[in-house]
Amino acid sequence: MDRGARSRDAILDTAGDLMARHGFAATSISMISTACGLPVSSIYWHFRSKDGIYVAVLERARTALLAALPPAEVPGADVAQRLDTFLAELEGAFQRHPRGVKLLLGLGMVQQDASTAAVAEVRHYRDALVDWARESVSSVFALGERPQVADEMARFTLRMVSGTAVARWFEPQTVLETGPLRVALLGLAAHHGVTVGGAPGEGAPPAAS
Amino acid sequence: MDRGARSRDAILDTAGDLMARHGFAATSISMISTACGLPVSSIYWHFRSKDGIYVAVLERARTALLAALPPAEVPGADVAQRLDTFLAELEGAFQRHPRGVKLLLGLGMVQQDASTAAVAEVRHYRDALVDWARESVSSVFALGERPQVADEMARFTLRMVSGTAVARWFEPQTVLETGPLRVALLGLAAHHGVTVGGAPGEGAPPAAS
DNA sequence: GTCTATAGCGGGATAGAC
DNA sequence: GTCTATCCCGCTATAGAC
Repeated sequence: MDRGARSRDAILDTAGDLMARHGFAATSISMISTACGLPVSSIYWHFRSKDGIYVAVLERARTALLAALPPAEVPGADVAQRLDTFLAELEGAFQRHPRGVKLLLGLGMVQQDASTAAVAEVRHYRDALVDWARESVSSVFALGERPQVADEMARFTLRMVSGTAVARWFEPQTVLETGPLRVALLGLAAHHGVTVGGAPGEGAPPAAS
Repeated sequence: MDRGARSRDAILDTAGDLMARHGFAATSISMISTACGLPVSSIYWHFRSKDGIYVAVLERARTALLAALPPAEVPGADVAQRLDTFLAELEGAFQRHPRGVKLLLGLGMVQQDASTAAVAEVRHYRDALVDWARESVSSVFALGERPQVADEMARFTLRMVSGTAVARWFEPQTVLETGPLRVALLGLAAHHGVTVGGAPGEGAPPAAS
């Protein structure tokens, strides 16, 4: 890797870190310059504007987070097994990529000010997560025939994750509580009359209402 | 009300609106001045600094939101009735006070930059919400004897609400989905062996695991 | 690709008349 | 309490040597 590419990476690393901590507007080019040791003009040479950095940071966070997420085709013989696998990997990704989600949330908030390209990238990021969640949930609960149920449960899961990400910026040691989430998802599946096979401890699915 | 107080209110209204939309850092004094029609120096006369505005805006949002929330002592003969009441009022408050939560979230994010007073006010705001949630959930499910269960369910509820608030800034028409939340909370209660009385459609509570 | 230097503007904040 | 005018600084962005 040549020096240019290494510099580019260094800038993106620092910028991503600072923006996740302070937000986009509160992060200045000179902060980034000081923190990564490269002059302001180099930053402008690599990315044409502050918005350019924003877009590149988002794109990189998205790629990294999606690569770290478990595959949407969750392996496992029955629902209980697949659900446990899914939740464990979700928790792991949440733990190992604190910046990924916070960048999306923090930067997603300032959509009103951002450029068209940046807004597009934020939506791209968010849509990728939504798709992934829907496919994963659908795979875990075998919901190929019930897309609306899959949608509802995916939304539910993602909102829980976002909410926990929010809680984490008040209390950094916050973890994703997979226990209650597991109970809730099984409850939702049962409520919709989805067959849960031998899932222990949740009783038989009652009639859907 | 004299003119001074009215001006103060007008400034706070505009500042709160702008800050909820753009975030703290991206909201400038001159933006506020232009939007509310009062000169910059009046703003500085009422609030000594930009941070002063921040604190006042947060304090006001907290007061307004807490006043709008249903009382923590939820009325109702049985769990199902109290839960329905609780969820309906929660949804209503969520719908009617979009700024309250977003201010807390958006401003809470920039804690690192903010003054001591502002950070204190953010935590105060957040703690008030946590307390309210815990007491409400405890009242709905009669959890006086099981504080840990109440804590878990309150955290769960709040995270769902925060997550939905996040979703709303991507898609403004987003509403709090009380249906799935209801199922999830009943499932959690059952999982902890909490007596749910005549709650319809959820089956008998299985043995706690 | 990286450096120094600087333009040009808008930010937060203040002075002092009224 | 509200106004006009202004200070000073840091911001985004560029120019041009190397």
